[in-house]
Amino acid sequence: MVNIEAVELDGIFYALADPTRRQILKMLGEQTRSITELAEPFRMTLAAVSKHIKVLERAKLVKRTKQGRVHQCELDAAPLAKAEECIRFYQDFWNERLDALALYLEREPNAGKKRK
Amino acid sequence: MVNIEAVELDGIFYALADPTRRQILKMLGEQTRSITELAEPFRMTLAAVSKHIKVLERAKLVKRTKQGRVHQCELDAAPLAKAEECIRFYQDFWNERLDALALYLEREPNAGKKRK
DNA sequence: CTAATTGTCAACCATTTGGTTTAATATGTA
DNA sequence: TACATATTAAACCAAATGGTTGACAATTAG
Repeated sequence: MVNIEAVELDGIFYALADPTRRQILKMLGEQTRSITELAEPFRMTLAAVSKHIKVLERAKLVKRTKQGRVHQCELDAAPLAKAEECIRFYQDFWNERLDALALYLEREPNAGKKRK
Repeated sequence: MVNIEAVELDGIFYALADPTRRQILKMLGEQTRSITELAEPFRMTLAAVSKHIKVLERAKLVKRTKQGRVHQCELDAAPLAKAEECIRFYQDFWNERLDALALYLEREPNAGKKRK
């Protein structure tokens, strides 16, 4: 029994865990670009960038459309909503715990102090 | 010239890209737990879970305090703010682009149609 | 003191990753 | 046709990843 949602998150977070891929996303935020254009700022081969883009495609963060021999890449930020939701989940739980702790300390003024 | 901020993001997203580690974070959202307690739900050795926890510590998402022989782990969701901010960045740019496109299509009603 | 418990460490292993190089495919241009 | 351009594919490589096992250290319990 594998969690589909989880597998998606794996791919999205994995895609985001690399600075090259994050920069590619940034570039695509401005405008659609070809593979060669995307590769231009990096000190690595086109083939390497091509692989990075495939990772982003697997995570569904990038959509590709072929126009003749050039592949135009487009950002699709929609899947990021899942990642954000996931992160929020941890933050929310964490904040609740902190609130509960603060309340506890307020009611038991000596709770945090060391015993003699 | 390495970007410090970027290195942090690498670690955070990398930590989040594994379902075991995400589940550990979830467990720690509820309450502080020991390594053994954290390992209990998983079908892997304690040593493996121990490694996962170290990854979370490197990303500063988990803080450890030793009480006798048991290591209590605590969630620190604060660094997640950076990850969220990063994600929001892509989303914002993306939304702007979509808005611009919508505006363009509104002004040029024939823009999207094929030429004869 | 002797067990048992909690956890890490080091060595090992198969697989994946991020990169390279070289060749191949597909499309456009002279 | 021949050549250049845009991109992928395949083979390869070193390093990192996710897991195991067995030995070790530290703490607690009997």
